[in-house]
Amino acid sequence: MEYIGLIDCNNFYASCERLFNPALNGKPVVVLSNNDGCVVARSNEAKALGVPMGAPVFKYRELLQKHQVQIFSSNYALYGDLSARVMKVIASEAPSMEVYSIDEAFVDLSKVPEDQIALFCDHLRQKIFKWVGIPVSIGVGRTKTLAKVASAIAKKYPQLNGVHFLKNEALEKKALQWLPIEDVWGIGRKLTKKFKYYGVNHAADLLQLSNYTIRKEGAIDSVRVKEELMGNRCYDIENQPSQKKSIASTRTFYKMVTDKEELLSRIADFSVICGEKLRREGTCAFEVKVFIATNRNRKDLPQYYRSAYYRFLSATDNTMLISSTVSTLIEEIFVDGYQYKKAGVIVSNFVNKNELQMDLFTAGSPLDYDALFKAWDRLNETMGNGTVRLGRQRKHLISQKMRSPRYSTRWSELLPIGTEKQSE
DNA sequence: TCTGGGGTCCTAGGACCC
DNA sequence: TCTGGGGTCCTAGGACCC
Repeated sequence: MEYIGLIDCNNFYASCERLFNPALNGKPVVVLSNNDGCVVARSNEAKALGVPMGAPVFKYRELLQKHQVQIFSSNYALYGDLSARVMKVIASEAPSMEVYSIDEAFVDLSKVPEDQIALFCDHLRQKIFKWVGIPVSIGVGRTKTLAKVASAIAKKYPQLNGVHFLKNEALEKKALQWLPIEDVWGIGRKLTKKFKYYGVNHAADLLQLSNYTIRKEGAIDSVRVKEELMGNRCYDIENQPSQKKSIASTRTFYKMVTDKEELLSRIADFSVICGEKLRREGTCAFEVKVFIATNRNRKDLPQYYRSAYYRFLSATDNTMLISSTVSTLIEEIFVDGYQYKKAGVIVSNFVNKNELQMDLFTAGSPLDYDALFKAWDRLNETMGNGTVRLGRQRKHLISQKMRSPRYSTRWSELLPIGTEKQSE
């Protein structure tokens, strides 16, 4: 039998904050989204207080204060760096792996003898904790979906010491009878509702539903989920990262925007970010799309959403071209009088930069700009973001009042240690 | 007053072709 | 005046993930 393991960092962002600030151990910790708008990560203690994932901060302020929950703005420089370290340790033990998200990785365990899998997982878990300091859970099963099930159990029951191995049918069966249908990987809110109508309350119940019924409910993906739960592999480990199909930069604004010029300047930021991401990936885009939207949660205000896109004759990673195209599109879709809350730029339809086809009609090939953007990217990298920027961009304040220091990626923010007293 | 951001895949329906 | 049927491609929107 061949097995797949899922390594999953426990409460990843909260654990990252704790790593550099051990005083937080045992205390409830939450990490907030971009504008400090809602909760995106919670320590076990915070979960126990009943703070849900995605909770809007303003609705939970009282609860957070009452229990002295430690609140942090998100610090992606720190989380990204620690994630890379965790992945490196995993790769050192399990060369055939797939980085699935910032805090999860699948590993191929087909080369590990079955009777040593539990030992292997235990060793890996300890090594990650010792080398990086992040606690993880590991689930093992015959498929990715079963590995996910196992890791949910490993997290739930501390007496398992962070590892659960579905090594026989009896354990699989027990696991599927235990796992609520809404916690199955690939079954979200809408599908849960549909399946519950058929009396499906746990993962095991899904196996009783015919493929015909599942399809009839328009849930072709769930047929695969069911197969995977039965031990039939539908998803393999993807060893190399696949090429991205789209790159986006979108934001919810701290305050609603009514002025077109202000909106244009905000959106210029997004175009610039997309350009930088494209160049980092070594790819060029044929298509750019922009959208603007009002606040959906404000039922009392008039609503508006529109998007527009443009297809280039030849693919590009030129920030200026993307930005001016986007500005033209905004002129088409902007309507005065609405309070805009969210906007974004999305580029797609990529070709590798070294496979670019030149077209005869556009003046200047993308390669003509190479030197300019190399300098642009280098300056921003070494001297700080925004050192080089478009005239249209302004300095925008994003609310991040409670961000911890970037301990591991900025010299100036290193954690001071030592026996001498810090001078003022 | 304050409700994340960045992705993927699937489907229905329109446009278009012969 | 009559006004088919089958196919493909594309896009918007929905559902899901972390």
